[in-house]
Formats: sequence, structure tokens, C-alpha cells
Amino acid sequence: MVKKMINFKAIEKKWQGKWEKGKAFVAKDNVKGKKKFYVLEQYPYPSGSGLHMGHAFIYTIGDIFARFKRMQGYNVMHPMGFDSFGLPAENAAIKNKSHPRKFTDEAIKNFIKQMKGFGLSYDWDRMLKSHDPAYYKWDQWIFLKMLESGLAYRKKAGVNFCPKCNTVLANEQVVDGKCWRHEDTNVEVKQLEQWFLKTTDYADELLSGLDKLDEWPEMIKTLQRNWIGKSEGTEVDFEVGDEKKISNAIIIHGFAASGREETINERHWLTWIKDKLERKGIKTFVPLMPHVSTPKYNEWKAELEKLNKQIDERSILIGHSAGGAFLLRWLSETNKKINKLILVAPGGKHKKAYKVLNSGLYDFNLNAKIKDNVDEISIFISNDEVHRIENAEKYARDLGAKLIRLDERGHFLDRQMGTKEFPELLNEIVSGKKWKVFTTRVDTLFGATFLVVSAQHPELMSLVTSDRKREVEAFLKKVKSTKDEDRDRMNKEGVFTGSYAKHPLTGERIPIWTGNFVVSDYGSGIVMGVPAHDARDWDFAKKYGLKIKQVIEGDVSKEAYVVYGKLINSEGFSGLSSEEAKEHITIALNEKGLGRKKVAYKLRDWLISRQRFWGTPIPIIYCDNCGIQPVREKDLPVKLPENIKFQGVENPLKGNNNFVNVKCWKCGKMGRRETDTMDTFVDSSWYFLRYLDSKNKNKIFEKKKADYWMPIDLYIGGKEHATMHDIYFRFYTKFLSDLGLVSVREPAKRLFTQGFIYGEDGKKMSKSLGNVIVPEIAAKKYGVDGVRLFLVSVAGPDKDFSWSEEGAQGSLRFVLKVWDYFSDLKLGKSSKKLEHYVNKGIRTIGIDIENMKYNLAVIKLRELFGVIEKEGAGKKDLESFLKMFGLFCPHIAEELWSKIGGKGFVSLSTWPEFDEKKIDDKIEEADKALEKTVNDIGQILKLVEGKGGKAEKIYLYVLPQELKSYDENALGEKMGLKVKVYAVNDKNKYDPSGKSGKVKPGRPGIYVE
RNA sequence: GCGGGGGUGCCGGAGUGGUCAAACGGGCUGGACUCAAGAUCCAGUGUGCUUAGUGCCUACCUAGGUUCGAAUCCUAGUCCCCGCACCA
Repeated sequence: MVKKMINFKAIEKKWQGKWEKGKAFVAKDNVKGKKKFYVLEQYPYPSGSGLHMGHAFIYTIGDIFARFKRMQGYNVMHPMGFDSFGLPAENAAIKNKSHPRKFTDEAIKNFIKQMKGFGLSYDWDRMLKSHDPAYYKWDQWIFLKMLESGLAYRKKAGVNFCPKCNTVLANEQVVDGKCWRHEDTNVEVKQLEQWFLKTTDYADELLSGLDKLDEWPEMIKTLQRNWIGKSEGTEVDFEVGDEKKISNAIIIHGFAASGREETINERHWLTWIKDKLERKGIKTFVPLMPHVSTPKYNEWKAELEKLNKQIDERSILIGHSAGGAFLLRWLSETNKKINKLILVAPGGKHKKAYKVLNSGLYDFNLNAKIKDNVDEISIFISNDEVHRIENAEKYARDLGAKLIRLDERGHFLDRQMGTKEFPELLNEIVSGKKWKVFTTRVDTLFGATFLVVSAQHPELMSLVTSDRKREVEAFLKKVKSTKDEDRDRMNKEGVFTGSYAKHPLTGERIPIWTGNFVVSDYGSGIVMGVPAHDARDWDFAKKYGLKIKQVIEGDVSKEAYVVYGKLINSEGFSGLSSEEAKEHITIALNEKGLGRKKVAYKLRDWLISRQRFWGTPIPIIYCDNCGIQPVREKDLPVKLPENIKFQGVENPLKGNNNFVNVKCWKCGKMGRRETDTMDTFVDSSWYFLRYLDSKNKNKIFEKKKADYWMPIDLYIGGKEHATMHDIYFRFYTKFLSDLGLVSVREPAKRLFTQGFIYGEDGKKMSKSLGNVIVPEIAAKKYGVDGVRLFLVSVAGPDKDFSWSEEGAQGSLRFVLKVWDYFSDLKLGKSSKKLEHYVNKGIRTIGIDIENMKYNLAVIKLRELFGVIEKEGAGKKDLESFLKMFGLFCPHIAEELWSKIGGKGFVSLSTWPEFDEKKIDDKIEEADKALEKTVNDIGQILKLVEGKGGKAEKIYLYVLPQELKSYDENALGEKMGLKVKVYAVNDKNKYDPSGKSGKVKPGRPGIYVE
């Protein structure tokens, strides 16, 4: 009987202190003669509210395993740290006009205290914090390496923007399409330059690698496969544009400082292109502008307008450098409409253009008039003319122009190009644009009767003819204003762009539409519509009266559309099966240079820019001279400033001159720092490697150490990370492996996803519902050990479950029972029977732990304890029991261990071995039989007593070989009556009603008197 | 729509071909202890029949099937949960 509660607190403190002092759980590198084992739980965000039950749960799961492996003789790595960058600390700082670091440091302190109080066997010496400059320095270092490898790049992207906050929001701050601070304000999608990591470069390996991860949950792998979404298909080129529309071309040269005005038009590609165009019947003018070295806008204007008669809606205007700027100004003022404008390395208001700045050529606004006057605008820029890129991007953005980036053309002068030829320009002028369309159903290519371009496609406007402009723009406006939550239910809608594409095989003209249902960043953002064989295309065609052409056998009238079958109406390909046709048509396209095999992924590159303060600064300097410059390695880390002022929710780095203003290391002039910080998922993408050498100041980590410990043998975390962290950390591992920093290509051998804990009411724990159970408080009631035990008793740790006070009581009862038994200990001898149960227990419990079926292990432990209580046990048996018990209840186990004179820590003792020979299932069978017999007797007694009779003595008749299983005294004691046992073949037995005739194996005959 | 997981007793949850009327915990009922409550301990806890107990019947979402034998395997249906979602 339990007499009193245990003083849990005192025992917990005592042993936690001893473990720490004894450095019980400190991991040593490269221990000889021991196999390593790396157990890791995902490190937490240190929130101000401290450890919650979910934390307690996941850490208990990992702790049990770490303890198990340690006892099994492994060299165990079990570290812990903090994912300490993030929004909550920043918000707290905004609210309190303080620094996020303050909150974070306090929260971490509290976390460590609580974690230590929970008896978790971490190696605290390796602790790391992502907000520590010594840590995030390496975030930045990896970023620079990615930049070098072309894996980090900058691109325009849609981000969530709240017009009331006047800032970009993180995804987490968008709730149902609204701002988290302004429930009535729809978040807008804004196009901004952002940094990306090219996860797509590893898409294939991220996918194929899953097959080898046989110790990962199928569900997680499936989610990742889905997310990566590989599909193999064909990319088909559809030519768009109409040569006949162009009657002439006018090329305006640029500024030439050296003078030599009379020869400027002889230079570089101007004459070459004129020649080519005229051969194609396009009249080409290359006027010589006055005063090439000291240009004046009005003079140039007058010169151009000499050609006024020639300039009309079928003209193409081409401007090189300052000539491009000139054309922009002219087009922003004139009423002339032209077909197309092509700018080659256009000038901008740039310091290098010092002389031209006063020319008036640059005095223009990128106004709506330009867009109205010109059907299509293209801009050529060379990637090595860095200082011009930003400007070109701005033009392209503001004008809705197509930006064509080429390599190594400098300023497009012949001496930089090494030739006077410029075929890309020619192509841009004469042939229509080729629009790449991705399809997995190229077999239905002959049934393509329209194309649909995504409404968000950056080059959409170049397709829209002037007569369709108004309608398209209205449509785009409507698409843009549709709220996120309505988008699901939004019908497939679209409008005609006015353009036609040439079918690559039939040459047919097929209309190009734009539609709200085409995703801009998958494939090429354009789909071919095959209404006869695709449900969505069918609906679209029906709605807008588009042509439907059947190319696969089957009854379209019945099924609306047919999906697979034999081809018809497909020229030479008719008769082929869909599968064959895919192959053959791709080959045919390939021969014409109009198509190729292509793999498309749903996986997108990882946008890591966050317009937030509390994160790792992106180590980039923007220099007007040198363009985008990475911070030099030796200048790392780029530290977050201590002295900051929050103004609203605006990132305080922006207005922080000390931070922003920085000398460009290349040219020495003042540049400005990138003020965006990295997504915090970056920090957690490689922390598991830093633990292995967490104090290294010179290197990210020592390869030898990393190779010793990696991979993580058991990684424990939440299912919710399936398509985020669980992909990112694999991506980072592959990249770091490619850098030669670590050998493994997969970070975690085994992944375990823990379940979710709900409140007693089965609902999510939340303050507002009042159903939150805080581990620290629960531990006061049930002891840390009681809480730990309960957490893994209810169900398998991968399952969701609800907290239950009654259940926790049950666990506490068991702990108390064990405690009592040891308090009042009489050492016995281990009987054969006990040995059987102990050895079997060791065997099965070990298997259950290994399989992470802790709940089953606990059940077996309880059963074993039941036997020990009944049968009594020797010291060795009790030791074995405590060793196993200690995984779940380490404090109590240590206390009891020392009580029975165990040496050292039970936590560091060796896992008990079982002796197969001592496991004898017959003992168990006999036990069960005996139990059943007792039960039977009980029932008979009840009946006898119910009839008013009174039993005095019980006679049992058993098979001779079972005789020793039935102990008269023990049975008698149990029943409270005298019991006599006879073997059935006993001649002298007393058996008045012939009950011995009923005897079966394991079933004795019973007679009650 | 696509993909994944799952429906077991009053509840949570074991169990993936026989040893299953179904582990273990909780609840509930009865008993012991107690002045009493709590705690603790013991017993019971599908139905109907049968027997002084050992026997049968009905039961693991529903309906079929495979098998000597199914909660467990197969087929169809149904309901629930989760993930991705107009992915060409």
C-alpha cells in the first residue's frame, strides 16, 4: 500500500545535479571501440512562454532512445540548441520598444532551466543558438558559397504586402488572405526583387534519394514526392508573331565620345543588320544623328522625324545605348504608334553617362504613353555589363517589356562581341517569338486548338494586340483583385490576347488566350489547350466557343472528352497509341528544333528574403559602380546592430545608416547593404552539423568530426515539416557534401515524426480554451518521471493523443508502486518462473524500444513488475528492471539504483542481456492455466453459495504431468479454503461425483464440497 | 480532383492468418479497508443459451470472397482524418 507521496522535486534535483557534475551525457568524438549513435530532436524556437507539453513529449521520445543506445554501449551524440531567430521575439521587441535579443536570451535561459529540470540527457557543451553571430556567420558563409555556385540568385517575385502596414509580410503573417494586424485588409501580391536558393537544382536527387530512406515514414516520403512533383513531358515551341506586319525598321545608334561621327553607322552590327533585313524585304533606316559626341534631344528628334512618313504601326524602332533612351523620350511624347521597340543595352540616368546626361535624351518618364504607342518592347542586356542590369530590369518592369539577357556582349560593341554579327537581334526582329509550352500529353498536339498564357506571365503584355488591350487589362485587374480564398472556387476564365501562334507541325494559326487558371511559375506558364482530351480545356473551349478537334479514338459525345487511346487526325502519327505517339512526336519536333524532352517539377526555388530584422542578414552589398557585390568572407559575420529603433513594423535595418552604409570593398565607394534577412529555415538547415564541432571558430565544422557522427541515426520532429525543413535540410546536406565538407548525401538515416498532444477535451491546447497543461506544473503533481511515463504510455509516440489527468494518475500509481516496493525491499531468490519473465521482458522490451513502440514497452514493464511483486526477485533481476525502468523514469530509477547498491549511474550502466535458455513459455502457459482454474473455482463457489450451500474443501484432479503446476497451499491461500490436488491416475483420490473424468490438458476437474 | 492514412469493446489504444471475447491503461459496477471521504487493494465489465467451471452463439465499419481457419489477406462500398491543390 502506498503510504506517502515521493518528494519528486528533491530526487530530481539531486540526480540532475549529479549527472551534470559527472558529465554523464557529454559526447566524445571518435571514441575507439564504440559505435557512434546520433539522436537528434528538432531544436525549438525559444518562445517566451517556455516549454510546452509538445516539447516535453518530443524530447522525452528522443531522450528514451538516447539513454537506450547509451546503455547498449554506443557512443551517443544527443545535443540541443535553439532556433532563436524569428518573429515572436521581434514582435515583442516592437511592442516593448526593446531589442529582440533581450527577449530571446531570456527565453533561452528559461528553456534551458526547464529542459534540465526534465531530466533530458543532453550534451549541453555543444549547445548552439542561431541568433549567435558565431553561428549565423556560417549561414552567411554558406550563402556566399551558394552564390559562387550559382545556387543563390536574385529574382523578382510576388510577395505578400499589407497596404496598411506599408510593408511586406511573412507568409505566417497572412491569415486567410488578410493581414494579421488588419483583419479587414486584404494582403496584396507585390512584385519585388528577392533572393532565392535554387533547390530545383537538386530536385532530382531530392526525389530519387527518398527511395533509399527506408527508415523514413512512408507518409513523409509521399508528401515530399508530391511536393517535388516530377513530371516528364515535352517542351514545344510555338512561334508567335507575324512578319507581314512589319514594313520597316529604324535603328538609332548611341553616343560616341570620340566623335568620328561620319563613320558611326559603319560600326558594329548596324550595317550587318541592315543588310540582313533588307534582304528580307524590310526597309531599314540607319539615320546618322547629329553631333554624336555632344547630342541634343531636339536635334535628334528633328533628324528622326524626317522619317515621319515611314513610321507607322508596322515599324520597328531599335535603339542602341543612348539611342534607346532617345527613343524612349520620343515615344513618351509623340502620338505615333509603332509595332515594336527594341532597346539594346539602353542607357539610364547613370553616372557613367555623364556627358549625355545634359543632352535631354534622358529626360523622360516611363509613362503610359510609351506602352500605348508600342505593341511590344524587348530589351537586350549583357550579363557582364553589370552596372546596366538594374536599370534594364527597371525598364522591363515598368514597361512590361521582355528582357533578353545574353552573356559576354559587354555594351554590344563589336570589339566586345568579337563580331559584327548579332543574330539574336535579327531573330527578335524578323521571326515571331517562340513561346515554350510544356506538356505531358504531346500525343495530343494535333488537337491543340488554342494556347493559354498565365495571367501572371511577365511577358503576357507583349502578346496583347492594341485592340485587345483594354479587355485584357480589365481581366487582369479582376484576377488580381480576387481574394485568395475565392480563388479555389473561381471559374476558369480568360480573354483573347489578339495574337496567334503557329502550330509547330501543322502550321495552323491558333489563338492565344490568357487565363486565370494557368500557373505562371510551373512549366513555362503557358499551356496548350486540347479540349477534346482534357476536362479543363473542354470546359474552357465550351465556354468561349473555341474549336474542339478530336485526335484520339473514342466517343467524345459520350464522355465529353477521351483521355487515352489510338491517335486519329494526326497526320503521319495517326494509328499510334498515346504512348507511342508521345515518343514519335517528340522526335519529330526535335528534328525541326521545335521541341524537346523536358522534365518539369512542382518544386519551386526557395525564397529566403524576409523583410524582417530578427534573422540572419543576407551578406550582400549594392554598389552603384560594381553592382551586386557579395561581402568578403573575411568580413563575415555581417552582424545585426544592437542600436536599433523600431518604427511600426518596418524593418529597422532599413533606416539604420550605420548598418546600411558600407564601403564597397571593390571600388571603395559607398554602397548599401542588403537589409533583408534570411528565412529562419535557413538556420535550421544545417545546425545538426554545427553541433558536431560547435565551437570551431575557423571553420564551419571539421570534416573528420562530421564524417564520424553523420548521418543522424535517429531524427525526431513534427510531421508539419514534411515539405519544408525536411526538404531544406536534405538540400543543404547535398550542397555541403558537394562542397566536400561532409561525405553523406542524406542527413538523417531514420526519421520519426511524433504525434500531436491535445488537451483533455480533445481540442488543441490553447490559453483561450483553458485546456493547456504545462509540463512544469504537471511535474509537480506527477513528478517528471510520472509525466514522462504517461507521455509514452497512452499510444505509440507517432500517434496523436489527448492529455488525461486520469491517465497521468495511472502512470503515477505505477511509479509509486515501484517506489514502495523498493522502499520496503526484501531481496528474494529469483525463481525459474521469475527468470523466465525477466528474460522475456528484456528481450521484448528491447525490441519495442528499438521500434519506438514505447507504449508496448511500458505495458511489458508493468507486467514484469507485477510478477516481481508477486514472486519476489533477486538483486540482479531488480537491477535489470531498474535499468529498463530508468529509460522512462530516470530520476526514480537512479534513486532506487543507489538504494540497492548499484554502482555508478543506472543511466550509464549496460543494458541487461537476456538468456534465451531461461525463457520457457511453458511456465507462462502453466500460469495461465492456473489462473483459469482459480477463476473456474471462483465461479463454482459463487454458484454454490448462490444456492445457499457452503463450500469447505476443494478437490482438484489434474493430469500427472501438470501436478507440480498446482500448489495446494498457494491455491488454498488464494481461495481461502482448503485445497487438495490429485493426479487423475491416483488410485486413492477422493472423487465422489467423477469430476476427474472431465480433465483436459490445462483444465483440471474440480469438485467442491 | 490527386495522393496518403484510418474505422477494434463505455473511452484511449494493442493486435496484421490460428494460441482472440481481444493486451495494457482509464472509466464504470461490486467488495475489502475506513466513523466517513480520498487513496489503496480485490473481483467483475459483449449477448443469449448451457454447465456447479471447462461448451455453444454473436461480435473488430458494411457486403461479398480466399482459406481447414480472418479483426488480420482480396474485392466492392461507406464514413472519417491529413497533405497538395486549376501543375498542363
